[in-house]
Amino acid sequence: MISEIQGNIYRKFLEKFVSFTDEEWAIFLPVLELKKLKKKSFFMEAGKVCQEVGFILQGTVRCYYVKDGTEVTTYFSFENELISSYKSFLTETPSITYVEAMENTELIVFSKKSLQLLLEDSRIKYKMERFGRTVAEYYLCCYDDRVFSFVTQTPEQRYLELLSSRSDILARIPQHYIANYLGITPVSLSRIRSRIMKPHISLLETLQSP
Amino acid sequence: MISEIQGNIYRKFLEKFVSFTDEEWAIFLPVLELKKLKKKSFFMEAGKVCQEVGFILQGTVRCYYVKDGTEVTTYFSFENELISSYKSFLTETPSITYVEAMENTELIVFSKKSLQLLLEDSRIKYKMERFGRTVAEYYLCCYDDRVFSFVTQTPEQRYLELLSSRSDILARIPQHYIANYLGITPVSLSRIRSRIMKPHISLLETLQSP
DNA sequence: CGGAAACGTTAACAAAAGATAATTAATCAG
DNA sequence: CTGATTAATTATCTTTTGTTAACGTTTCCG
Repeated sequence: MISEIQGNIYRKFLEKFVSFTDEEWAIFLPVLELKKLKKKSFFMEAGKVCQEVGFILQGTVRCYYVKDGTEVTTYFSFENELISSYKSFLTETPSITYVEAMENTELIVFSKKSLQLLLEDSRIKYKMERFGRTVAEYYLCCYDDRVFSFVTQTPEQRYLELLSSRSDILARIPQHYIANYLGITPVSLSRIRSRIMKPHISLLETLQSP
Repeated sequence: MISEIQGNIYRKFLEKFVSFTDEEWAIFLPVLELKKLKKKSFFMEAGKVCQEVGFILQGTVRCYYVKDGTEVTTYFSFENELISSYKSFLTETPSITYVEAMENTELIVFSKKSLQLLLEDSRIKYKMERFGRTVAEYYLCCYDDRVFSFVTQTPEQRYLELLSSRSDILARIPQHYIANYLGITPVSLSRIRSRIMKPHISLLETLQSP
């Protein structure tokens, strides 16, 4: 059960994708649940089939994959963003990624079961299809950008672009996770950063030299 | 106007995503058009807004981006696959990629305008939403895999995986396009290939040596 | 508060990738 | 068929990245 305030935040967010009428919202709202995750607890674990899509009211979440015993972070999400192990959720196959709260996190979740019920509820099925379509299209475009950056840019260029487009991410996320996200090692990202800084320092030195 | 045979091929393909009733198909079919592309001609050019989604009846198509005057291939598609500049099509923004026929290609196209009309046609709108949703979900999963491979694998591992999962691609596509697709240079791919081959050769040498 | 763990930086070396160019192989068009 | 493009390989050199390890810093937790 979620509060009216929480529901309204979610409803406003969903406007980006689809508008629910009051009647539709009255059907949709009751299937939503509030979920609280303590820092470092899981929204989703590898090997399980993801049954939910979450909407982050508060907190930060990261997706990662365990490769040879070490974690490789693939994504992060913040307040007012959806989170899921999409492929697992959509295809009902075991997830290969973990989804973990990086801080105490509050989510509105809506389950696969609820989605399936609503997709068969004649009062709202059309709107749910549209909802699913627009959300999937949105994430498709996000993925498209990301693939494009891997194919056409160097790690340094990807970092600079992240720096200019999502400095909020850089500010809140440990650097070694960023490195994973960019497809490089933490050591390499550290070098990229010092490479980028160098020109500024030498400029300062020039100004200071006699 | 497309033939019944062509329409049935498309209809069967679309079953992967959604089943049309005969009545629905009777509405859908007339909006489809046949398009023939000569080798090296464009399905889509950078700078334009993509107005169509194509289904390849015959031929091969590649997506590429022009960076500093050179082409960088990002994707290819074959018979029985959909093709579009998805982000441009979905967001109605200018495409940054070209989509070009690699051989003489025959497509069934369906236009944004037709889609919009059918999305407002009460007889079929529900099915069209579902169609859009399932197609977007499908491609979302494809992109998810591709991003995952960039984050967690080396170029060599990506090549080996492509080799085992899509050898049809490797057989039909010039190698320097494959290199682009993997996010590396053609020279680098050539080295990866020789690296992979080496062990076999030295095995042969071992067998031949006295 | 203090020890342990986690982070970011730096260094040293090995491995791989990019850039360029030369050579060979394959393909295409006349 | 053949000359001309285009593609793929190989070589050389430079740059970047990966790997491992050391070091100082910060953060966390008992």
